Amino acid sequence: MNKKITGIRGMSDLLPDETPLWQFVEGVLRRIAAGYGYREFRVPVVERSELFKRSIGEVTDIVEKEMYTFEDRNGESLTLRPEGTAGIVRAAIENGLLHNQKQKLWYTGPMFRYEKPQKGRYRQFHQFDVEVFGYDGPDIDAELILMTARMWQELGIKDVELQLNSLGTPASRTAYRDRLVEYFAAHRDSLDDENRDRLHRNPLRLLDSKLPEMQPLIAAAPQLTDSLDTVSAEHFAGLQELLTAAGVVFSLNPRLVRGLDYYTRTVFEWVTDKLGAQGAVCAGGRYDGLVEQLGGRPTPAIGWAMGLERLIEMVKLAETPVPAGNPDVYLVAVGEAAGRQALLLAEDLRTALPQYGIEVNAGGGSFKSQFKRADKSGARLAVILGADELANEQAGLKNLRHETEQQTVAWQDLIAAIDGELTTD
RNA sequence: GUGGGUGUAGCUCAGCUGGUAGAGCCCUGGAUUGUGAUUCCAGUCGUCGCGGGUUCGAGUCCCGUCUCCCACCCCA
Repeated sequence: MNKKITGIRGMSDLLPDETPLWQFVEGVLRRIAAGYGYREFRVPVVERSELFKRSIGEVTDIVEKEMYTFEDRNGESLTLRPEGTAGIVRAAIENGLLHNQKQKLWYTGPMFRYEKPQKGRYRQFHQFDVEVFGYDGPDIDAELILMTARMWQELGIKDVELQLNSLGTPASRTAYRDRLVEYFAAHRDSLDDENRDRLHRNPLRLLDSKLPEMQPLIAAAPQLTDSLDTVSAEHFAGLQELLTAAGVVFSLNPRLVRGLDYYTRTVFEWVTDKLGAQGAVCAGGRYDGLVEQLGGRPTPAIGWAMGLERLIEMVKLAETPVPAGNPDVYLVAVGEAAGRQALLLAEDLRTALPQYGIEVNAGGGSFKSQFKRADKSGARLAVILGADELANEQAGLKNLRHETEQQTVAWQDLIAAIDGELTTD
């Protein structure tokens, strides 16, 4: 035997036993997004490296040490997308979707970050994202959050909590940044090397530090909310009012700053304590300056992203019932002639009853072994074809989930009999 | 990148102080000459993560390396 080739670290295979759960979750998200009037957008997983540097920010961890960046055969620097927003903004500008238009969009797919794998954190992971362009008021901020709340409800997820903050405009954010640098610089001695480094590179991130000895310092730091400009403050108040009216419970977290540079004004996170150290299940916010920064006209924008792996874990914990994806009918056919006939019969059944899944036994086997497979397939009904049935142009019909007596049905009556049995079931 | 744990059959795991591997599940066949999910019987499945070292002898001890898990960091 040759040496095994293994998969890539942090990139997992999704086995057939797990895909029904994924399909269920993705289906709920798609349906709800479409129901709110959002349309799907699909863009490539590879973009020019420059795109992410300019949008996410040069000094963020993502850009500095987590990107899968490589040169293609032309010597161009390309990067596997570490997040989705940048590519969507690029493509929306490039295709004219933002030219005197508003857009409500969603998309889903794999993202790539070179991190050390951990619970809820992988090198290839999947997101479901929503992005909105051209809406300035807090009503759309509220709608985005209401949409996520509905998603939790339909997925059966309970242990999540909404945290809100406002980062203000770029100008008020810069003003706050300066105050913060001043404050922490005065306490320089109590910072470790890493945080001292951050002080100049990305001071807002200091507020996120989990170091226990940092906590008193952070608690006493100037609050971003106090530096907020009036327009942002009004917007933020408007959002809170709408959420309260809609019955959405939230808490204000003045230290919620987000790790990507492009966020402005509203930011929010749905967090949980059920997933180990990775608490954010869904996060997002406004990025009013990004479109312009990437070469488009000034356009207000807001979006959020859900981590599907984390979402799936939450759905598992909630034990939400998931449709199994079994066939409804399993054709048992013993003998070569019966096997041939079963294949044809099954095609007729599929044409007449497209709403049902119909699996035909393949690979032969005794009645006993074929019934075992029928049971394992999860089918509710077995259609039986042996030499006797073949000779009489009949089939046996057995309900595998109830103790009812097996029927014998003529081929021309089979469609009606199966339909009857499955609908009364 | 740093730290802790881990790796034995397809899966879940046992294997005491070194003497060339075992259980349950799964799968296959049978008990029942054409009927599953229960029961009973039988059978298949392993370069013991990989490489090196110590030893007469290594799944077991030592070193290296990789995987997976968890935490730091960071984030969805």
